[in-house]
Amino acid sequence: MPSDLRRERDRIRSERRRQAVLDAAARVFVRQGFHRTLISDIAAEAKVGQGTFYRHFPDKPAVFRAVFDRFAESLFAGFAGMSARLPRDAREYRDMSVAAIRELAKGLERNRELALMLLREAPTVDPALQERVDSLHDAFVDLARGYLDHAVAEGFARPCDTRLVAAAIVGLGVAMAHRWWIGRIPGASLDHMIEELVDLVFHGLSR
Amino acid sequence: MPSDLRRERDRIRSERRRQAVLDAAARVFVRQGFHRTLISDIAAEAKVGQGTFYRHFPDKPAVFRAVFDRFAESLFAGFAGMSARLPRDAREYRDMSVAAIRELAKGLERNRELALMLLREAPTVDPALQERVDSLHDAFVDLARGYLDHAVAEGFARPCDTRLVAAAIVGLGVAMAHRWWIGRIPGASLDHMIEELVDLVFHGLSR
Amino acid sequence: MPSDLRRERDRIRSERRRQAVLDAAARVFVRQGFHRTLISDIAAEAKVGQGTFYRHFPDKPAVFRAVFDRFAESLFAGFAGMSARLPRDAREYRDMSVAAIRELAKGLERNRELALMLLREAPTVDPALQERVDSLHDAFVDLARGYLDHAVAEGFARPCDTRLVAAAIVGLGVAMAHRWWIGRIPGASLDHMIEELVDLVFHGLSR
Amino acid sequence: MPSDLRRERDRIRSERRRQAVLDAAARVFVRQGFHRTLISDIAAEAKVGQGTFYRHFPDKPAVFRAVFDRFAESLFAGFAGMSARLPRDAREYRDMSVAAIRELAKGLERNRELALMLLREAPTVDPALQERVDSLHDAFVDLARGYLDHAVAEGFARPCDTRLVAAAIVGLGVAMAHRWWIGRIPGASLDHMIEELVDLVFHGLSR
DNA sequence: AATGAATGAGGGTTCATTCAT
DNA sequence: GATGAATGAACCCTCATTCAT
Repeated sequence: MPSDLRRERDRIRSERRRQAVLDAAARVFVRQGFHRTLISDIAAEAKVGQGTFYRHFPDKPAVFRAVFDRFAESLFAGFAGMSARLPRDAREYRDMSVAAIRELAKGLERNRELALMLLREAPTVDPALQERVDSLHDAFVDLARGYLDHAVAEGFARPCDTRLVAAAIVGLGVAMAHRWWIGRIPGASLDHMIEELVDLVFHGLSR
Repeated sequence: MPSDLRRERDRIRSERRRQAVLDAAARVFVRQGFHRTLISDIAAEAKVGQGTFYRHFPDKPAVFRAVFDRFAESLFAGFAGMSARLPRDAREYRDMSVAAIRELAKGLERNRELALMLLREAPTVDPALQERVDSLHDAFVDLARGYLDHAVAEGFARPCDTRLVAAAIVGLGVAMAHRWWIGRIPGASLDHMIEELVDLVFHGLSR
Repeated sequence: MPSDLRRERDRIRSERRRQAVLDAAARVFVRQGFHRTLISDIAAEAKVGQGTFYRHFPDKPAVFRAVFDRFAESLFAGFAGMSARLPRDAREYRDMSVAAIRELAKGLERNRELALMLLREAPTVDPALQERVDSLHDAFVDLARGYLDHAVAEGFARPCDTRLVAAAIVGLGVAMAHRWWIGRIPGASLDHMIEELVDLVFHGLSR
Repeated sequence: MPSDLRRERDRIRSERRRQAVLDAAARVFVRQGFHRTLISDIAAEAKVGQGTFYRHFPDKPAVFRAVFDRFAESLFAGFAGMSARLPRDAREYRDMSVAAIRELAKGLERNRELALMLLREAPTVDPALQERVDSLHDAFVDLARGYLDHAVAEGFARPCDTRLVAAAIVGLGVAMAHRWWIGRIPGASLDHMIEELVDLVFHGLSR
C-alpha cells in the first residue's frame, strides 16, 4: 500500500519542519526575547511562510512552551545517567557533588543563552509558563532533597530541615549560574566558583 | 505671567498627580504584568485621562522604570537605619543577621507582590531595566561583602572568597524570598526559614 | 467715570495682545506651514498661555484667516497712494508701470516669506481661504484691466480681450514673483526682470 | 519554495493592487485634499483593509508622492510625441504653438481636477514635494526656452533674455490654466483664450 | 483676564491570524 | 501542504479644546 508509505514520509517531513520552526523560534527568542519577537521573525528565521508556522503551533505562547519543554527535558535527560552510585563518606559525597555540578555546568554552557532567556522570559509569557518554571525548580529541589536525606541518614550531614535546605541549595545554584552567565562574577574560574560554593554548603551541613 | 505662588501650587498639584499615576501603574503592573498592561488601563486605574498619563511619563517603559526606582530607593532607605553597630562576636553576628533579615522581610512583606512583579517583569521590559536589576543585586552583594570582610577580619568567619560567598548569600536570599512569596516553601514559618538559612550560612562559614 | 477709562485701557491692552498673537502666528506659519503648526507653538511664540489664544481666535483657521486678511489689506493700502496720475502716452505708460511694479516689489520684499507662505498654504487651509485667494487675485485683475481699458481707449495699446489679458498679466506677475522669491530665476537683477517682463507685455500689446 | 509561476502571478496581482490603491488615493485627495484625507478613507475607497495600504506604501506622503510622480510622467509622456517638426517661419511657429497647447489642454482636461489638487496640495505636503513641483516647473521652462532659442536663432523672434521669457511664458500658462479650471475666466472659450494668449506672447516677441 | 493642566476623540501604525491560490 | 498577501482589531500617541484656579 503506497499510501501508508506516503503518509509516513509526510509525517516525517512534517516533524522535520516542526523541529526547524522550533529551532528557529528558540534562536529568535534568544536574540530578541519573547515579547519583541514576531511570528514573521520566526517564520523568516525558519525560512518558511507564516502560514506554515500556524500549521505546527497554534500561537506564539505555544511555540515558547515547546521550546521550554524541550529544554527542560534535555536538562533531566542530562541527569538520568548521573545518579549512578551513592557515596559512602562525606569526602566522596563532596567530590561527587563537585563532579556532578561541573558536568551539569558543562552541559548547560552550550545552551547558556537559551537557559538565560527561558529563565528571564518564561514568567512573563503566561501563567502556565510561570507554573512550569516553578515546577521545574521544584523537581530540582526534590532531587536535591533526596540526596540530602540520604546524606543525613548516613550521617554525612547534620540533621536539618532538608526541604528548606534543598530549596536553598537549588536557589543558590540557579542564582549563581545566572550571575555567572551574565558576567557578574568576574575574575573567577568556573571550577573555583563551584568548589567554593560546594565547600560553603558542605561546611554548612557538616556535623 | 503667573505668580510664584500659583506656580508653586501647580508644581505641588502636578507632583501629586504624578504620584497618583505612578501608584496606579504599580497596581496594574502587579495585577497584569508589564506586557499585558495598556496605557489606558493605567489611566483608568488612576482615574485620569490618557493624555494626563503622557503629561507625566513619556511612555510605558518610563513609568515602569519609575516604579522600579521608587521601590529600589525604598529598599535602601530601609537599610540606612539598620547598620548601626558592628557585632563583637560570632554569636552576636548571627543574631544581628537574623534580626536584620527579619526586619527586611517584614518591610518587604507589605510590598511583596510589587517586589515579585519587578523581579519577574523588569528583565523583559528593557535592556536598561535588566541592567538596573543586576546593579541592584550587585549593591546588595557589596553590602553583604562588607559585613563578610569584617567578619573574616575579626576572626568570626573562616577566610574565603568573600566576593563569591557574598554573591551566593544574596542569591540564596533572593531565591528563597521569591519561593517563599509564591508559596513554594510550604509548612514553615518565616522565622524558622530565616533561622535555618542563617544557620546554614554561619555554619558554612565557621572556622 | 473711572470704569470707562478702565474699560478703554482694557480694550487697548486686549487689542495689543491680539496683535501679538497674530504676529506670532504669522511667524510660526512662515516657519512651519499651517499644518505643522500647533496652537501651542503659536502661544509659546507669543509668550502667552494657550487659553489666551482662544480668547482672541476661535481656532487655527481663524487666526490664519486673520493673518491673510491683514496681509491683503496692507497690499491694497500700498496701492492706494500709487494710482495718482494717468499716463499720457505709451512711453509714459511703460515707465509708470515699471515704477509701480518696482515699488510693489520693494514693498513685498520685506514680507516675501509671509507672501510665499500665504500663497502656498492658504488654498489648503479652508475652502473659504481658497475663495479669498482667488478673490484677491481677481481684485488685481480688475485693477489691471482698468489700466488696460484706459490704454486701449487712449490708443496706447491695441484692442484686445482686456479681461483675458489682464488676467494673463497678473498671472504672469504672480508666477514670476513666486519663482523669483524661491530663487528659481538665477542670475538676474530684480530690475532687469521687471523691465524685461514689462517690455514683453508692452511689446505684446503695442499696435 | 514557491514556483516561479506563482511568484510572477503574485507580483502581477500585487502591482494591480498597488495601482488600485494609488487610483483610490488620487480620487480621495482630489475630493478632500491631502490633509483632510485619512488612510482609512483611502483604504475604504480602494475597498481594501487599512493594513493593505501599508503593504504598498509606507505612509500618506509616500502615496501622495506616487500620485504626483505618475501624473508628472504622464505629462511628459504626452509631450514626447509632439515635438516632431520644427517650424520654418513665424506664422507656422504660431500655429504650431496653438496646436500644441490645445493638445496639451485637451489632455489635461481629463485630469484637470487631479492637476489642480496637485498644484494646490503638493507644496504643503513635504519639502520634497515642494522641490518636485518646482523641478517640474523648471523642466517646462527648459523646454520652452529651447523653442524660444530656436525662434530667436531663426529670426522669428526678437533677441531677449530667453530664460526669463521662457519662465514668464510657463508661469503665464500655468496661472491661466489654473484660473480657467477654477472657473475664473468666464465667458470665453478655451480656444479663444489660447489664441489670445499665444498672440499676446508672439506679438510681444515679434521683431 | 490669563494660565496651562487635563481631557479624550481621533488617527496612524502594527501584527496576529486568516485564507485564496 | 505551503505560501504570503490581506485583514482589521488593537493600541499608542497627539493635540485641539476646555476649564478649574
